[in-house]
Amino acid sequence: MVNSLYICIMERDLSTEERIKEAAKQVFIIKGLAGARMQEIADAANINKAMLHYYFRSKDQLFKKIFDEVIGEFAPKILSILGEKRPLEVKVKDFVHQYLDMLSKNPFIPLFLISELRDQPEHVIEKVGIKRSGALDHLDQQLKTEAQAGNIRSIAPAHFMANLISLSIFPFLAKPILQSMFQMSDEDFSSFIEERKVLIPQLIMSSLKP
Amino acid sequence: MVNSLYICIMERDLSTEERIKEAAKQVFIIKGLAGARMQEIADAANINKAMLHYYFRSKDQLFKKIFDEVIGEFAPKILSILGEKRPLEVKVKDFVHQYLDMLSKNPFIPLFLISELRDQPEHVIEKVGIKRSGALDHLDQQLKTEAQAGNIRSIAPAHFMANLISLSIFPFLAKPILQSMFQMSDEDFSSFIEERKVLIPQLIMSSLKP
DNA sequence: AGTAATGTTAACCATCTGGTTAAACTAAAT
DNA sequence: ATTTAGTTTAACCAGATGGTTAACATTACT
Repeated sequence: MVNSLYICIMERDLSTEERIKEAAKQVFIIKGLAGARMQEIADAANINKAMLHYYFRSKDQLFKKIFDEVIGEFAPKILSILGEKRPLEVKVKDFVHQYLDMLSKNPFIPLFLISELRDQPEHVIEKVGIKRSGALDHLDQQLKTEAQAGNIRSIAPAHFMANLISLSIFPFLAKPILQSMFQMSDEDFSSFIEERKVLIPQLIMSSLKP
Repeated sequence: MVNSLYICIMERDLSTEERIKEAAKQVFIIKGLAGARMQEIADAANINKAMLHYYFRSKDQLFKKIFDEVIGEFAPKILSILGEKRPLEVKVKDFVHQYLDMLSKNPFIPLFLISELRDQPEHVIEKVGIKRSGALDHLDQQLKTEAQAGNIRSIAPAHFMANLISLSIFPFLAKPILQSMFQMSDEDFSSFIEERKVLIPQLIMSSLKP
């Protein structure tokens, strides 16, 4: 049976390989590697199941391709903004703003990445590890010099990053819990995220005041 | 084949039902519902696979039992501390301290809960929703009166909670990424968490300064 | 002791699932 | 038109998986 959730997006003008990748991305992101079924992906792509194996030898290889693609367009965006040579406060605001926007459009990505982190940590480490090198050097330097100049309190880059990312990503992971805890509708949650675009930079910057 | 990871914990003096639950908890927490195999749970509990179905009719029912138990001993701990009638700063410190301790001992719990949130949101909503009612009333009141008294900046309880929980939980979810990003060993990560016990309350409280 | 209820085991089953195969279709190249 | 390479399909397969059954063992009850 064709799953009506997916086919709507499966435009016919895409190449078969592209259709498979789009379908696989949707299914994997929502169900995870273990939970996804090849048949479901085939249905979503509106093709025969054998085609999956024709284009991507195995489920694992298909998943790896999707995973790499997703992480490949996700991780760099995190780091590029913070690596730029602009004032700290501007970068923080920009980061939070862009990041929350992206997450609003792709709310399942964080869980997807983190879930598979559980089973394939080496794989992710390898992927993210490469991207990191150098990208944060300027931030490290910036935090150090600003602290030495007495403009901000001294903070380890790891904590700075952990705070920023935690505050931005986690609400999306815990969305259902937050919604139930504070009786938010989906619209309420959107407003909640909008508020956080202002709130998180305030929080981060105020904590850096010397 | 018996999985050597699990059996060490399966003491013989536990009742069969308890052994199953302990084993299932371990396997489910690490592999998730879809990734866990009944045979693996049986091996970990050192019993016949049929016993699983004798004590808990199906995989889903077994999972539900485990899930409810885990969430049942996890969620209340979050809320009880913050619901107490003590000064805000004391509660925040206490919460972060106890929470990070618990997470250090059970680092897989957050991913477990959040992963299955994806497939069974209603179930969690129901579970958490009940616990919530009333538990946070005092905190709501406290945030409001303190703000009116001019002691703290005004903040919505949802944001306050989101900040606190995000900062505490997320680093455990992203542990492998953080470790790779900042080249932390496991010991480094433990120190990192220890530092956060001080850092998070500072961060939260400094952001509340009027 | 005898019997009923409960606990345990091994063998079995239906279905699902990832993956394969060989034949058929298509379209470009000769 | 024939060949050739790439693409698509339907049927099939072996192993895994959740779940069942019926016989056997143990404990509790009378």
